[in-house]
Amino acid sequence: MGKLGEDFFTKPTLLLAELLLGKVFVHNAADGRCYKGRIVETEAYLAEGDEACHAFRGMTKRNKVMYGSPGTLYVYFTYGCHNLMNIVTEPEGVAGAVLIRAMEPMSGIEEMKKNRDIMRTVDLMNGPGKLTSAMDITLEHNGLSLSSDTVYLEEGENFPPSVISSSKRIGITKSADLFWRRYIAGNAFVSKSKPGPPPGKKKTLLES
DNA sequence: TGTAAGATCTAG
DNA sequence: TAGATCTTACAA
Repeated sequence: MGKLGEDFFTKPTLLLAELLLGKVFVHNAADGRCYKGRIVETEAYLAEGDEACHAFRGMTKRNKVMYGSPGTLYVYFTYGCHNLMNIVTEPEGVAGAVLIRAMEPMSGIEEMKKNRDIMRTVDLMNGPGKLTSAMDITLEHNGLSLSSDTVYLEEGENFPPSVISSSKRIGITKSADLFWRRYIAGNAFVSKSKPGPPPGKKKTLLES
């Protein structure tokens, strides 16, 4: 399967949030384990006009990775117990990222179950904090490039635009009205936090 | 230096 | 529905 090059990430954040669906995220861990998962849910975050974005008030020690090269991993810790994983977008100097909210496990499933200490495959990565735990993604991965051999994306099976749905983002209070969440309608591995509107209610970029 | 909030998850 | 648990940002 083809590894995605840096060119892939030089697209607008919202478009990337859709294009990332179906792509395969690969993590070759330091202990020799290899984790693979297909992305089925994303959320876009942009500094401009988006109060929910970490970079809305400018660059800080934490969010400086968001200002880096597109295709960089931005991992941060929140709620005292969860790592969340983003892929940096927009040209260098402009803050933007796509939060990976859910994935469908493809490889290393037994290791993921041990990492999460659960048995049900469908619950392994159906939430942003869950997938980092399953794939052993930590703050050590913050700032890593997706053109490295440790973490990268592979060309997966592209979903038809008709199954890509959009909704408001989840778990935030600021800029909560933006329809910047993208997910695969009906996919069992999408997070269950809140049901979105029926598919097709809002046009996605790929449809229009 | 202290404090409050937070892009979450799980158990009860 | 609340508690876990810790980093960051901001105010004093």
